[in-house]
Amino acid sequence: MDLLDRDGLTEREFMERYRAGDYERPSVAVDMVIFTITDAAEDNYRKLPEKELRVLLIRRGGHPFLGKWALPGGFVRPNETTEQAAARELREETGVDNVYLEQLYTFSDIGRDPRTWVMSCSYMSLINSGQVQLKAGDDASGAAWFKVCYRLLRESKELIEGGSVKTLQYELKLSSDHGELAAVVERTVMATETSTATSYTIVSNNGLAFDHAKIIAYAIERLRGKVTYTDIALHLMPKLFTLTELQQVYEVILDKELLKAAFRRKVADLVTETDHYTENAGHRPSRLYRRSLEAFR
Amino acid sequence: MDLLDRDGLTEREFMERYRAGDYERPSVAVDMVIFTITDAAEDNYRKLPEKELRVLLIRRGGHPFLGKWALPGGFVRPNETTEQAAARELREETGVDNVYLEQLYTFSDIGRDPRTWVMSCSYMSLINSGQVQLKAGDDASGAAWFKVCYRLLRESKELIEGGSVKTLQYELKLSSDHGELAAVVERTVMATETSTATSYTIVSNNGLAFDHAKIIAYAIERLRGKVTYTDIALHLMPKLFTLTELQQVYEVILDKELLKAAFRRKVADLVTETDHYTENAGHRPSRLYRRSLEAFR
DNA sequence: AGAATAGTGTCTTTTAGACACTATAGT
DNA sequence: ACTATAGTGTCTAAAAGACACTATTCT
Repeated sequence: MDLLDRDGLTEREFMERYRAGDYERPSVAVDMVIFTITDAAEDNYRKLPEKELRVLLIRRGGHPFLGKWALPGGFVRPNETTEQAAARELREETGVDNVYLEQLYTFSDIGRDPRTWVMSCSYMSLINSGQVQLKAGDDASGAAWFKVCYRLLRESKELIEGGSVKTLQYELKLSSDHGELAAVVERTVMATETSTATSYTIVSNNGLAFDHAKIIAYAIERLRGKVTYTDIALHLMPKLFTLTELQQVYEVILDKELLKAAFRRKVADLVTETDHYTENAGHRPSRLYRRSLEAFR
Repeated sequence: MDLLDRDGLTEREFMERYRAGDYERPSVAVDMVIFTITDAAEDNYRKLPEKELRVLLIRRGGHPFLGKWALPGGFVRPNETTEQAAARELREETGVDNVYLEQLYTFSDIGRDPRTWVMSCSYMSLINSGQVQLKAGDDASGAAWFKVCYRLLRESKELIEGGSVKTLQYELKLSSDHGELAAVVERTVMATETSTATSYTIVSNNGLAFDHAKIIAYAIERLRGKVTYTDIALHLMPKLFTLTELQQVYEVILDKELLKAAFRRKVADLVTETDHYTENAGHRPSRLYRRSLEAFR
């Protein structure tokens, strides 16, 4: 039984006559916040190297933002979902496949791309440094892994008529062999009787293209938020790792020291012990673990 | 100092010559999952009415999905952000403004709209039933508030080579004077050595348009997730409410009974007591509270 | 009086935080 | 022997869960 619309058309007839409206459409890009963990250089053979959280950036070779650093990404193509576009960009940029990938947020501020109307559907990906051949110094492609520091700069709260405004300013510092980039991103939470609205603004920006400081800040906050109640951090680890290494990764993400005993209790369900141990460290060997596939959440 | 690109152009020159490529672009729509709370009918004058979680749906008056129920929404217009489009749709649909609004997820499956390439940037909005004149029976506009039931149907876990697959099937039941809609939505979590990927599929669908069953399911899960660690539920409450009412709202969202004493300890920081009390109930009066603007988290 | 809800006290269990102690390969 | 990390035991503090008891208004 075919339903007829107000013009007396069946669905098939309607579809045959349908012409996509010629109103303006936005371009939709995916922008990828790709995180990995690297070891800092360590001279003392006994000491463990510190872990660093790094994000992949690409130096822009053309206008706009020529010479600035941008997140890898590209336009979503017809007959492709945003997830597929994200996976494709990831493969093109880093050669990796089958890794952790999560949609973050769709940014659509007017003028965020000076060329034309572009929305950015952003994704976060977590890869372990063993998977990708670190093309850190790969100057040809203009890609580099930047060390991430993200820290609260200023916090303030103001009571306005009928509500309150909380302002949090975070400093984002990104550093690599190619120099240092810095930005200040502000998160504003406005609460009134009936609503609560959170918005992000870029207060200052030195070296990052587009609104990518905002996207990176958003990704770090998502990562920090999820680290404590999911096994998300385990996607940053190689196949085998020690609990101390895992703890270091939690600490560098959260920018906070954790207590060993409590940490081990907490991650016990997320990992599976193996019979392998580290060797040739200047101290007692450490048992190696792998990510548990049984338990997650 | 003007940087020159590989064609020797300054940024200004580049922009003047820039022509938006004529590759195909998607339409971007916002779809709104608007929740509110209503009271069920109660005959016993002493008993408190049960709370119900409701979502606003619109009956489609044209193809495709003629006669099916869809989320309110519309296309994002040029010179408008998705947030602004969401707020505009909300105002047009319900007349309310300045309410809780949160971006959920951008759905981009191929063929999700049979007409043309349309991505849906979905938003969740929470309004208290006092704010909007419940147009429940408003047949002219074809809008109705559907009572929401969302319940785990089946859970299974399978070990595959190199990983595991967890499948969760949820039943979504929506009911109103206009009848009952039902869908089964499946959440699949596939975990391998290096990745974890979550995907949603509509297993069966009776009465809902497009992929809106998936969007509603996603919204309910977001709401359930946030209810326990934020003050999000308070946006569903009127200005003044009792703690029992608030507990009922938590319970209907979580589909789970809570213990009174523990609940009151937990929400203590989220509410501020007033000097008002309920009157003319068939039992002891209850103190009225309002949402605290000081504390949120 | 009795029904139904309001509100609080307290005991138990679980979880998180703090810290100290023992263990061990490698130079 | 000594260094730096590995790994565990245990005490304390805080949070969550469980349940019982008293309080109060309206019909």
